[in-house]
Amino acid sequence: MKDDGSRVATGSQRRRSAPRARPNVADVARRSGVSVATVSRAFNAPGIVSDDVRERVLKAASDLGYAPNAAAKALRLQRTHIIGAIVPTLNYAIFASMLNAFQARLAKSGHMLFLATTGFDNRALLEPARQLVERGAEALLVVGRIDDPGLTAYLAERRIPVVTTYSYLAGNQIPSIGFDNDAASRELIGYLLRLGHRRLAMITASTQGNDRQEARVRAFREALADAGIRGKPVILERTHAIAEGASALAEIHERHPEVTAIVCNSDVLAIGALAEAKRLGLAVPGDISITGHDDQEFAGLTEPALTTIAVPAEEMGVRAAEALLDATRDGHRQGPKGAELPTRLVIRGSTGKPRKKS
Amino acid sequence: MKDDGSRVATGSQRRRSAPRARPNVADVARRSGVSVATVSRAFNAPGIVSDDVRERVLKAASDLGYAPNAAAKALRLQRTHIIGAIVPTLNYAIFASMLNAFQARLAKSGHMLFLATTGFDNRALLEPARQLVERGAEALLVVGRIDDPGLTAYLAERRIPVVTTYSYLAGNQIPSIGFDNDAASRELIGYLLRLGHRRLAMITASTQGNDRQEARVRAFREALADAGIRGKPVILERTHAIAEGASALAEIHERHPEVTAIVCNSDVLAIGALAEAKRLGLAVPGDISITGHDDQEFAGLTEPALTTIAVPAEEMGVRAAEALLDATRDGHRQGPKGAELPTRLVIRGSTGKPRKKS
DNA sequence: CTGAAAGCGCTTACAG
DNA sequence: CTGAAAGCGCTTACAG
Repeated sequence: MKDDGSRVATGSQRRRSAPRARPNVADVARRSGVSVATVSRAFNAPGIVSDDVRERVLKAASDLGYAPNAAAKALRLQRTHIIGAIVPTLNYAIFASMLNAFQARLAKSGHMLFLATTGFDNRALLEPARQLVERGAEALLVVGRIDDPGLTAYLAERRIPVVTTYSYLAGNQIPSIGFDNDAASRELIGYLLRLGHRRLAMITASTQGNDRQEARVRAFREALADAGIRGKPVILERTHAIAEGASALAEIHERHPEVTAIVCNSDVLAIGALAEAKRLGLAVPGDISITGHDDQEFAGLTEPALTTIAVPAEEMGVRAAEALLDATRDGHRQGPKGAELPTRLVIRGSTGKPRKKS
Repeated sequence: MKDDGSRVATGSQRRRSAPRARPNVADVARRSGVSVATVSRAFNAPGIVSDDVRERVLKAASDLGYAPNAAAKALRLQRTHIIGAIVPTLNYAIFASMLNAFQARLAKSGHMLFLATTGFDNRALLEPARQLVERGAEALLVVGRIDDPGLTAYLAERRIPVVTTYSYLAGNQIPSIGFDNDAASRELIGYLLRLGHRRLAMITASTQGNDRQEARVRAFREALADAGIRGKPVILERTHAIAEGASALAEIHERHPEVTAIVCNSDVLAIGALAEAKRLGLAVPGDISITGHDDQEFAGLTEPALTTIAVPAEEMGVRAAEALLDATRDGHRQGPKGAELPTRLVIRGSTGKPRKKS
C-alpha cells in the first residue's frame, strides 16, 4: 500500500514535490478568484452564474486541464453513470455485435460500460452481477433468462434496473428485449417440414441454464409432434464449438442414417456439421439439409451457404441501452420496458428437398 | 435532477421513509458496537483486529448485506481499479477475442474494464482516451500505434500507463505487446514468391491512421523490390468489409489480369475476394491464389480454406492485462513492459503455384 | 449571483 | 487492539 507519496496524502502537508496529477475545484477556484461553489456551478448550472465569472472559471479550468473527479461526483451525487453487462463470451459474433451497439449507445449518453463475461450457464449470474453493482453499475444487461431467484431479489432490493436480452419472455417479471426463440425455430422447422422432411435431428448447445437453447429444443419436439411425426426425436446436446457440430453430425450419420435434415441451434455448430458432412462425402443439401441459427457473417460464405435464422443483434444492444438509460434517469424510476424484436428466416443453399428413400 | 428523495439527502433528516438502498460502514459499526474505523480494518487489515471483534463485524456486515461503496473507496484511496480499453470495434473477431481475454484477466485481479470503441483511425484517440481517464481508468490498452503526440503528452502528464497492442513497435516510447506486422507479411509474401508468383497484388484496409495496414503495405513493396520485381505494385486500398474485398478482386481481374496472387490484409477482405473469384469463374488457387490475415475461425472453413497469418489475439489480451496490472500496482510505477509475440503462417488450400502463362 | 459549510462513504495517521 | 477526526473532491441547501 505504499505509493510514491505524491498521490494520496492525508493531513495538511500534501503535495510538496511534484504538482498533483489532477487539479481539482479548489485549484480552479483559486486561479479564477471565486469559491469552489461557483466553479461547480459554472460547470453544472452555467445559467445561474454571471457571464464574466463563468468565462473566467472555464478559462482557468481549461488552463489547468481540469476535469471533475468522477469518484467524487459519484459519491456526492449517488450516481455513477455506469451500466453493466454480463454476456457469456465476446468470442461469439452475435454477442460481440450486440455489445458493440450497446456500448456505443451508452457512450452517446455519457455512460460507461462495465463488462463481465461468464459462461453460457445463467445459474452463475449472481456473483458477476453483484461485482458489477458493487463496483458502481446502476443498471444491468444480461443475456438470456434470469433463473436465480436470489439474483432477482438482490437486484430488486437495490432497485437495479435489469434487462434481459436475446429471449423475449412475455409476462416475465424482468423485462426482456429479444426475440421469440420458440417461434423462430418453429418457422425454420416448418419450412423443413414443408420441403418434405420427416426425419429431422437437432444439434443443440448445452441447455443447462440456457433458456434459448431450451426453447429451441422444445420447439423442435412440439413441431414434430404437431406434424404427427412419432418416435423419439433425435436431439444431440453438445458444447458450443465447431468440432462438436462435426462430431454430432458423424454420430447422426452413423446411428440415425434415416435423418434427412439437421437443425443446428447455432451457426457454429452448423458449420462444423457442414464440414463433417462433406468429409463423409454427403451432399448438402442433396443427401442432407443443414440449418444454423443467428446468421453470423460467415453463414453466407460457406459452401453451400447456410440456411439460418437472422437475429437482431445490434438492435437488441441499442434497445437494451435505451431501456436502461431510461430506467436510470432521475425521476423516472419505473423499470425498463421490454420489446419483442423480429427474426428472419434466411433461406440459402444448405437446405432442399429430402433425398429419395434409399 | 430530481430524485425520489430517498437516495441523495444532504442535511440531518435523511432517509425518513424506506431504508437506504445500501448500508454503509456506520450501519455496520452501529450493529456490531464498534467504531467505523474498526469496521474498515476488519475488512482491510483483518490481522490487526481481535478475532471476536472481527467476527462480530463481519457477521453484522453480512446480515446487513453490506458492501463497500466503490466511489468512496476510490475517492479516499485515489485508486479505482478500473482499466480502460480502446478498440476499433468489437465486430471483428480478433479484437473481440483479445478483449475477452483482457477482461477475464483483469477480473481475476479484481479490476473492472471500461470499454470505448472508435473506428480504425488512430488519429481520433485523444477524445476517447480522455473520457476513459476522466471517468476513472488508471491504465489504457490501445490497438495499434499511437500517432497523436497530444495523446502521448496527456497520458504522460497524468502518468497513465498505456500499452499498445497488435503492432510490436520496438524502441517506441510507448510499450507495445503485439507482433511484427512487417515480418509476418514478408513471411507470407516470401512463401508466395517461392511458389513462383511474380505478379502479386495487395488488397489492404485503409492505412489512414492504421499502422498495421501501413506496415503490411510497406512489407509488400519492399518484398517485391527485394525480389527484383519491377513496375508499380498493384495495391488497392478499401474499407474493411467483405463486399470491398469482392469489388477489389473484380477490379484486379479486369485491370490487372496478369496477377496470379492476391495478398489481402485481413481475412474479411480475403473472404470477399474469394467469393468474387468464384463468381467470376476463377479457380482458386488454380487461376489465382488468395491469402488472408489473422486466421479468424472461418478462415479454415471457406472453400478452399484460406492461407493466412495466425495472430496471437488472446495472448495479446492476457499479456496486455498483466503488463497494465503490473504498472498500476502500488509502488511499482515504472511503466508497463512490451513484448513481441510470434505469428504463424497457416498454409491452406487457397494458395498454390501460379497458373501457366496464358 | 455568490460563498461558507455540510456531507456523500470511506481509510488512516495519530493517540491512547 | 481500538476510536475520534480529518480529508479525498465534489454539490447544494441555506444565507446573503
